[in-house]
Order: sequence, then structure tokens, then C-alpha cells
Amino acid sequence: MCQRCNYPELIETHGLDPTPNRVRIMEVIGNNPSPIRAQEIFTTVRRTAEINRVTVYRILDLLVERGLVARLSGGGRSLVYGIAPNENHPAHPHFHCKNCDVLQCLQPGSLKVDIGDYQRSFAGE
Amino acid sequence: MCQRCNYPELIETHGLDPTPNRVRIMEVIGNNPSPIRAQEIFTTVRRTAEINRVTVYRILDLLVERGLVARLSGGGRSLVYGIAPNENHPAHPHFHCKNCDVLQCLQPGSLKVDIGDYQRSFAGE
DNA sequence: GAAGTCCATGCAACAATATTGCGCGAAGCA
DNA sequence: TGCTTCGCGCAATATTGTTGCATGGACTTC
Repeated sequence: MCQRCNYPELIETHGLDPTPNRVRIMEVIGNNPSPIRAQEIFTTVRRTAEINRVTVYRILDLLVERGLVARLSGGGRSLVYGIAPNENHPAHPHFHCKNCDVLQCLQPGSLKVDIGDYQRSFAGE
Repeated sequence: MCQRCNYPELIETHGLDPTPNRVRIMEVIGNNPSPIRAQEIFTTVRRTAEINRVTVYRILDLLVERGLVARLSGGGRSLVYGIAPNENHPAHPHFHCKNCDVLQCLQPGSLKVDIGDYQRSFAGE
């Protein structure tokens, strides 16, 4: 688990009550080395506490909406969730292997987009 | 639609019969400026011909397996399909806007990954 | 030409993932 | 004590994709 993040505090500073379920979900996401699917969050929390699947989805919606958690496309059919970029967690790209279905975090800044021609068209909007 | 691609021919050169359904699906994918979801392919084909949803999925599986079509992660919950890179269609990255849910094709080569530290660890495997 | 085989497709059922509606119970407040 | 808010559970539904089985046409073999 991330040693620098105090999840209850983080949740509170984003205007939410740090309920046990919310803290548990933040911990599960934070513990994981790469973003994980809602189903995995559900089963992981379930190993130590009772929780409903719907509650997991609702808390995830809430955390994403408040900017605590980032919702990403997992490469496959499902969405994945990771700790949103903050002072302890810089934004970084991910690498998804279609063969072994592994999702790996890359170094921050290791992906560069050359927006060359787009710059002009976007600038006008 | 792509003026340079002869879909029936393309399908045949990949060892498949160019059945009407297969050609239609290739055309729908080729006509679209960016990769589209299976559901959209289904409803688009349905506007001009009868086809079953399952048939669409099966043909897509087949086309992906034979390398005619590329299956991509659409940013959202579903997978999207585009013409696989070939001589007329160079591989290129995509841009997904989370706000308006638009998926846009970027210029080929406009995305660079700095694999720096990974090179060493991958090389050993 | 009849019988057998292959294969593209349709239909129904199922599976996995996600969302919505409704209600209950605890906490906070008048 | 009664009212409101809100976190959460349960059941139902929606969306996306898959599987099993049947059918009908094309093609081959006898």
C-alpha cells in the first residue's frame, strides 16, 4: 500500500465522509500496483468485509466524480480504476499487453504526443 | 468510404469468402472516420439489410482473427473496431475525449513511447 | 440425380459488467 | 419524538458479448 497516502484524510479533503466502505475501496485501489477492475475491487473488499456490488459501483462513481480515483479503459471490455494523479502519484501512461492481458504502469512522461497539425484546429475552438 | 480499398478482394486475399454480410461490415467499418462499436456496426448494417447481432460479432471475430480488422479499446465500456493497418491505412494512435466521448484518429507516428528503463528488463525475457 | 459434408447465418439462451429504483436504518437536528 | 439526510443493500434491468443448436444453401462424391 502507498505509505504516503492517508486515505481517510484524502477522502475528507474532497468533501466526502470517510466511511469504512469508501476507505476500503480507496485502499484496495491504492494497494494495487496497477489499475484494477470494479469486480476485483469488489471481491478484494469482500475478503475482509461485507459489501454489496452495487455499493462498490456507486462509491467508484463518487470517487471518480470527486477526482480521487481515475477511471481508465482497461484495454479489454471493462473499465479499470486507479488512484487519480495527486502530489504523491504523478499522472503516467499505461501499457496493456493484448496477449497476456497485463496492464502495467509506465514512467510518468514516457509517452509523448506530437499534436503538430491538431494544434491549429483545436486553437480555434 | 475508402476509395482505395476493394473490400471483397481484401477479404478474399485473407482466405475468406466475401459474403454480403462480411463485405457490408467491412464497408461500415471503412466508411467510419474512426473506430466504431459492434452495436453501431449492427444498427448501421440493419438500415440496409437484415442481419443478426450474433452474426456481426462472429464476423468481427473472424475479421480480427484474419487481421483485416483491428479491435481496440474504445475508452469506454465497449470495444471498437477499425480497419487494420495495411498499405492504404498506416497504424495510428487514437484520441478519446472523456467529456464528449468522441474517438478521433491521430496522425501516424504522432505518439512516441520512451521505453528507456523498460528496454533492459524486457530484453532479458 | 441422391446422399453426405461444410459453412454462413439465425434464434434463443446465457454470461459478464454496469446502472436504476426503491427502501431501510443510523446519524444529525429541530 | 419526529423529520431529514445519506450510506448502503436488494432486486430488477440494461448493455455488451458469447455459446449451443438448428437450418438452409453450396459443393462434393457416388
